Amino acid sequence: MAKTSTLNSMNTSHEKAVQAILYGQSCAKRLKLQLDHPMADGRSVSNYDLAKSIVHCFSSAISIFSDKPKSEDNLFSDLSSRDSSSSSPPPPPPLPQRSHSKKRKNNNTNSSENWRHDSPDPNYYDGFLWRKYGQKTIKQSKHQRSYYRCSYNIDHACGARKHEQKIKDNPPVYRTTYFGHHTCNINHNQDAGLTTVGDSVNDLENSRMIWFGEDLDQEKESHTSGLSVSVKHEEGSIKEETMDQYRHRGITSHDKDCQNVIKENHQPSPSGSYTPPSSSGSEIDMFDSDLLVEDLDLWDRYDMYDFGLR
DNA sequence: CGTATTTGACCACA
DNA sequence: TGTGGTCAAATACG
Repeated sequence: MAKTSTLNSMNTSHEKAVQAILYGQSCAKRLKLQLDHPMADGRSVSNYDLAKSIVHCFSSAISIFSDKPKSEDNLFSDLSSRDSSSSSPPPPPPLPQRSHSKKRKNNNTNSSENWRHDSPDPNYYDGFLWRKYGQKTIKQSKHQRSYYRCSYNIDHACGARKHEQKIKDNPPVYRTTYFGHHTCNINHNQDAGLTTVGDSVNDLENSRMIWFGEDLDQEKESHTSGLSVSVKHEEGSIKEETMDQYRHRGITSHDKDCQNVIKENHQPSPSGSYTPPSSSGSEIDMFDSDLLVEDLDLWDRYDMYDFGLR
């Protein structure tokens, strides 16, 4: 429906993929330059953000090149209420979980189901700490659904919740559906620079990072059947890698104080100043640094590949 | 021993 | 009335 009209207003998929790759290349070159000259001034973007952007650009390109239209695997199911709406009011805060009764919330309404994320990794780290409060066998699915709420549910009266359910066996795909929003204002992503989904309140920018510039209407047409598992798998491995970095730094997702540790270990910059260990610069070396995009306007130009780095 | 997870029961909604 | 969401006691874990 809106697919064609949206596509008309955008470049073709091929062009978008090319743009993604080119932009990733630019980021890689920029990263190389920054690594070559770590003491140079004028670094508006951290190395890690650059690396993150590179990964997503290529993931985006792969996704575009994949045979299926991008499904909601790494996107949100209810984008219309969130899309580009700095003007639209944030969703109303969820009701406190601790009502006197076991009242069921209206989770089935589109307005309360904020977004979903599919991942091949059941331990997918989205930057927030969650506490499991239930597990249920779902009639429609052979897999059980796990219920989580924000670990700061009590401390900060945070009403964010999520459901996690395995929706596909081979390859495994785990769908996480998020409800409500974080009022705890604790998003480890900001410090970790993780390429994950974020708070539904003030992480609209974060959420953009996995839109990949695809038209959103297209998302609504394709559903769970069209998972770009290969792409997601790559992302999952990357996230695991990122988590390993945390673990190496003595931070685990189960550490309730980890956000404090992170904040202490990192600069307060939202984009994060943490530079991951450069495992190998070999790939970067293939780029010619004289092609490096110095003009930051290009970042704006490729804003659709902005994954929440700014 | 404190905290997180599990699990059966309870409850509301369709 | 069936299903799914939540509670809270029991259990597991570090």
